Amino acid sequence: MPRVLSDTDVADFRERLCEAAERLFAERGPDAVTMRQLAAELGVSPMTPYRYFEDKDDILAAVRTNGFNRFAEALETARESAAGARAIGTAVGEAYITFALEHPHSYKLMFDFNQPHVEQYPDLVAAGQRAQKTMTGYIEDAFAEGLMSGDPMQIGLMNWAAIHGAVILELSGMLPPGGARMIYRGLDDALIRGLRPQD
Amino acid sequence: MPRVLSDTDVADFRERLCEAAERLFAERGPDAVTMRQLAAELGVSPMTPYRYFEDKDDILAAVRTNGFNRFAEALETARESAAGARAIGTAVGEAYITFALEHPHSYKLMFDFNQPHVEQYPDLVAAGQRAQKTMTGYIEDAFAEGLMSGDPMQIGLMNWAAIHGAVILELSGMLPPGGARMIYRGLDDALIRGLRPQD
DNA sequence: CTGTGTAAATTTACGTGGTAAATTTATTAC
DNA sequence: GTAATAAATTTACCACGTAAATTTACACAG
Repeated sequence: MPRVLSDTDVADFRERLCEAAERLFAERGPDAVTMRQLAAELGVSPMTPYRYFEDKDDILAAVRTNGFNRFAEALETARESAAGARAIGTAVGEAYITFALEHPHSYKLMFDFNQPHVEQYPDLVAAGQRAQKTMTGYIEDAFAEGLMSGDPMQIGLMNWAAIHGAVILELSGMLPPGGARMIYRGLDDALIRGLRPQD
Repeated sequence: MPRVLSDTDVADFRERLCEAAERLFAERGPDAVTMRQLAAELGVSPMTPYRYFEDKDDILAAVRTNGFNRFAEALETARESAAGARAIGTAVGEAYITFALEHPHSYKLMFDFNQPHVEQYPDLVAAGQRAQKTMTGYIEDAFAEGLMSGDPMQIGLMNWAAIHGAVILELSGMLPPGGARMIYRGLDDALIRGLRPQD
């Protein structure tokens, strides 16, 4: 009987390969990274990764999944670190932009809307939904405190659109460095004012 | 002495190839389109396009440049068709969303922030700046009428980020059809209120 | 300890894509 | 008509993703 890979063996290899892929994808973009390079990075032969991943797309999906999960963690941490709807809103927004600008490559990969057949990677979909839920969920706190009026879902999406739009403008080079944060702060202020109940 | 291609010959070929590329890119995404297919589409041999374009990236850059220019034209037309800052704002915003939803593939290509080495295509950069200028310029009209207070440039970018974010939410399938327009109208209303001078 | 079966890993091989280099075609000035 | 030469085509090469064939090395039986 031959040696059989334990679950942790598999998990270890997958993790090491994801780390390498993340680094190389960030340096050169996913298309410019070859399976042969990835294998060489781990000191194995070119076909070995195929024991652990379906194909290259599967590796990309795993990297994006990790990105979404780390992103969601950063947002959740920010949300827990603050008290009061307004402070939470600020903290989450700042954490969002910080993550996006500190990990631009991950962020770009995660939100690359040209990535095809996302739906066939359930883990990726789940991680994306986790991030989305964290992003919109805290808005409900603001309603609980009577800070805003309207449809919470719609306002959550408005807020999300505003942050994402600001970040993407910066990442596609249409804003000076740091511009996204400035733009978002302006949007946030104006929205808070514009959405006050009494108007 | 041999036949020499006139400027219009070259321009014609480039234009026909861009048309084909745009169509095929939209159908299958740029990575899935090969140089050989593009050449076949024009009825020429695989290497002929290389007389007219540097390489495949150059073709993609040309397609994106065309997209930005048509986009800018659509916005400029909308701007000219309306009178009064508020009406212009509405017209441009609606035209923006209409363009993005009617040409989702162009829009995705144009704003695909994973596209590398943009800076080495001056025409592409110029077309992007033209779109940006149109997008932010009309905000100045609103200031001229005393509709808003603050930094026009910043507010123009805020508005752009809001529209872009809403569009992208819809294009990545996170909104029902028509959702972008709804989200943007909500954002626009709230911003107009939140940015009123007297506050 | 040794032989054996088998999962894992490697090596080999194939089809496709971008594009460089070599070759052919076609046009025009003489 | 013929020579010169830009344009177009053909041929060829290398890199890539990955399928298939082959080799390796470990767990167990005896």
